[in-house]
Amino acid sequence: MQNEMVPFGNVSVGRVGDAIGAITKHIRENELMPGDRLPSELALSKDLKVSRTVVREAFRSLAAMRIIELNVGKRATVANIDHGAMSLIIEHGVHTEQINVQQIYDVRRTIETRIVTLASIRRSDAEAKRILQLAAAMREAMDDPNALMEHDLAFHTALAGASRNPVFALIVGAFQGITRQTWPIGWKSRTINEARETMIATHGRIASSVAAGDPQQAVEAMNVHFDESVGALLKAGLS
Amino acid sequence: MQNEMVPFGNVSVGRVGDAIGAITKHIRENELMPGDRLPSELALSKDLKVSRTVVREAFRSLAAMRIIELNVGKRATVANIDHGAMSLIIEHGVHTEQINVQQIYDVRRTIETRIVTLASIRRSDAEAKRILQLAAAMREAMDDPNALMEHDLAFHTALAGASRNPVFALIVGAFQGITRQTWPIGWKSRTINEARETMIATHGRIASSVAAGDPQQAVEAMNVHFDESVGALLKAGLS
DNA sequence: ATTCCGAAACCTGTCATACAGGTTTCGGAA
DNA sequence: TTCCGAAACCTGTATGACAGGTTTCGGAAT
Repeated sequence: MQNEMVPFGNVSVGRVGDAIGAITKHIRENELMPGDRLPSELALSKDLKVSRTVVREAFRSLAAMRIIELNVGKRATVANIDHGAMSLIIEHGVHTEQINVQQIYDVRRTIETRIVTLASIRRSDAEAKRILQLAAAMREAMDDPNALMEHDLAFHTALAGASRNPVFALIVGAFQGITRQTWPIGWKSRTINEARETMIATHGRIASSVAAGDPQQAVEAMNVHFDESVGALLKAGLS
Repeated sequence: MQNEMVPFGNVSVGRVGDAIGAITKHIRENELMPGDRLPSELALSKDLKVSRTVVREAFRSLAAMRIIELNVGKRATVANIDHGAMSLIIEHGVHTEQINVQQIYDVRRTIETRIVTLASIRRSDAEAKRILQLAAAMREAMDDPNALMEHDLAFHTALAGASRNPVFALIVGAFQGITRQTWPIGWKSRTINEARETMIATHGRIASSVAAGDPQQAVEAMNVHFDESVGALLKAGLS
């Protein structure tokens, strides 16, 4: 008694899976772009010859992956790509011990060193300005861990954006959820003030390197950042 | 009239979003692991004081992200992490022109050069054997593009597995869906037989480098591989 | 002819109920 | 103690209903 290999995983068995496929196909064949409206639930249920229940569950599935967007009263629309679902997937992996935090940091290091290389070359002046501002904002928020964390996240998001590759931005975003849960651990483990100062300074160095258009220095600073971060988490006993 | 910022995106507004949150919370607070069973729809609908409809739509959302698994007649269970949802998200991004194929190749190159470095160091003998076998299978399938493609995908999956970091494997898997759609384009653009031969040979070099435990050579071969692949796609006019 | 407005038509979110299968449980028979 | 079958439980799908929110469209006012 073995599982069949089917598209959409188990989701595909049954009418809901078929409906998901049909809706996806509809989007592609009509080349719908983000913002474009999908047929109503009733129309689809007639087309596919299934109940509105089935169409709704298919819509929910697609909405969970942020492939479409649901709005009460309005028609469903094609959605902009978004890291929300991926963030939840990663969090689930960590909470169920299928992924550990160190592994995430290794991936982040890999991705983000490439990001700063690209950002150093491609960043617009406005992006450089924003990155520098966020680094400065981190220093100013040294006494407010929550605000500091948000600036930190925004900093890495801004770098990813400056890489001009939405896939990098997507992946960085995917780690935001779990980072929000582990960041305070790393911060608390930096008991002496010097370690905290160093962390802020490293972000400053990354920012100025990117702003200066110096990829090598940016990569080096990013590596220092990750060495510090992983060290801080290890010190806190996070496997 | 601006959108509120809420967890789960638009999904969160309304009872279904609340239910998703409650179920997720239930999984975490009870430290449920993959395979563990969740409460029945009826039980949850009573707990949360919502209709079974709402619970079902919440279940579907979580199942779409492969956080849980649905089985007819059986209770829903906590799922193993899986790239299926991420694959669909990426495909959606490409089809809606929010991501282009070159951007994906840049990310893949970044990830996979790190993967071969790790794989060269960490691969077990069994993994090395399988990687070599897949490279050999590619050569044998030179006249059957479909089989060749599947061996190619399996090859990269095997490398990712040998990195011993499930997050790398997850990301590589996330690109499989779209790769299946673009791979034939690259293959067809390799019009002269020499280009095809070269591609196979490069995979062989990657495999033997990893098997030999030579990270530098593996990285170099992987870079050659991506240079070739991107070149082939550009030649085919893929932006 | 154009603009504006409100009612009608349409749509989504949620609930209740029903029923066809598939699965688990549990007590009694062997 | 083991095994089996019926009962209890569960999920998948369909139907009907109704409370709001949204879009459409025709007529009134300009």
